[in-house]
Amino acid sequence: MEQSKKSAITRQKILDAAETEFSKNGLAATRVDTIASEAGVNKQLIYAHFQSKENLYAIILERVYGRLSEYEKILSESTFTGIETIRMIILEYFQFLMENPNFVRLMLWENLNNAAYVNGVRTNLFAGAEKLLHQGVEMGILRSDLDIEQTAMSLSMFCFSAFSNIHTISKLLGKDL
Amino acid sequence: MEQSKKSAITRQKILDAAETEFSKNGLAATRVDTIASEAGVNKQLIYAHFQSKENLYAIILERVYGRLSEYEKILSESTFTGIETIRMIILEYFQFLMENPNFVRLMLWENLNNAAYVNGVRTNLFAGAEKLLHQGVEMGILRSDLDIEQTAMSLSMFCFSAFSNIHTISKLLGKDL
DNA sequence: ACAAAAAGTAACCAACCAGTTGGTTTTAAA
DNA sequence: TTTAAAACCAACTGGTTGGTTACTTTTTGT
Repeated sequence: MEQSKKSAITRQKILDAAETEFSKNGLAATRVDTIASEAGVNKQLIYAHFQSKENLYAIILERVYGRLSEYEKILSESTFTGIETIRMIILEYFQFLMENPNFVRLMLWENLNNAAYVNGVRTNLFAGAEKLLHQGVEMGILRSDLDIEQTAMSLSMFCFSAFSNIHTISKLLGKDL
Repeated sequence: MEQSKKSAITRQKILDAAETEFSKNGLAATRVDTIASEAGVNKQLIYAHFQSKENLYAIILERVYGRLSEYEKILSESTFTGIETIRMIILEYFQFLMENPNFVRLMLWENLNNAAYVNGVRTNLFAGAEKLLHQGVEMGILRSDLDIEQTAMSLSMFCFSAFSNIHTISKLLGKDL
């Protein structure tokens, strides 16, 4: 195999292993040696490709947050046609969160670290949701005194929270969710 | 001052510093030396009093989770008198979470660590909420087909989520919440 | 006053870990 | 086939960290 292709594969293996490890343990508790051995790659290659652990972490964050863009596209391309539109965007968001557990965990880690590395990552997630709600109000289907920003945030928080605290809640309840 | 009292004060200083540090950084990233210097106490005293970092962490968890008991008491001593009862228990829970940021953060850390140390900590938080919802249904004020367990969980999750992801959400929105 | 016990401390240790070094092997072009 | 560049690797380094040890000081019962 040619070098550049091999190198790209190595890079990919490192990224995959790093995503798993950072999601599992967070930045502080993740070991570079573990990423290396999980990726089946020498540790030095991690530094050759990504300079530092923190830089690798930042790249992983961008990569995982970037997966939102597909969902954002759905939002921005939708038009409000009735209450079923709200149901649809919630369902889509639920599905996104279910299919991307690493996104949920990395967001939680980031939150506990005061979102230190989220800088630079931007989304038009809320913009899309707010646009749809706006249309709903103008069509007279949603209440005119609706606080759109509040509602968009509540919706997103509610979906997210369904995935974010399953462990503690299930332990506290003594039930398996 | 007598020994036992001095010792008790030292113990307290360690516990206070440990709670701050563990809430701030989680178990893995918290340094025993930092706890010691924050408490103004020699590191060895931490080991004399608490044997190990992990044991100290478990004790802090119990201590902080234990603060829920006052809120649980409010729930268990309440009787459903109408929709304002629901409003009251939500308000009380909000207030509890607002006054106990360490509780929120420790719960989040625990969740990300698969709630490894919550074992043994039990609450009758949900039992209390479910009791009240039950009364509401029997009084005919709440819908009879209400899924009580679901509702109790949704309520608690919603309150909790308002406090749990402020950092990431505010960064993603570009707004200060 | 005095001995035993408990409180407190500084210096140390072994394990760990992010990052480096100095080198060998593989690839691609001339 | 030679050569330069890139891929790859084992071993090391320097700083950190959880935990220990050997010692001094303070308190308490007699």
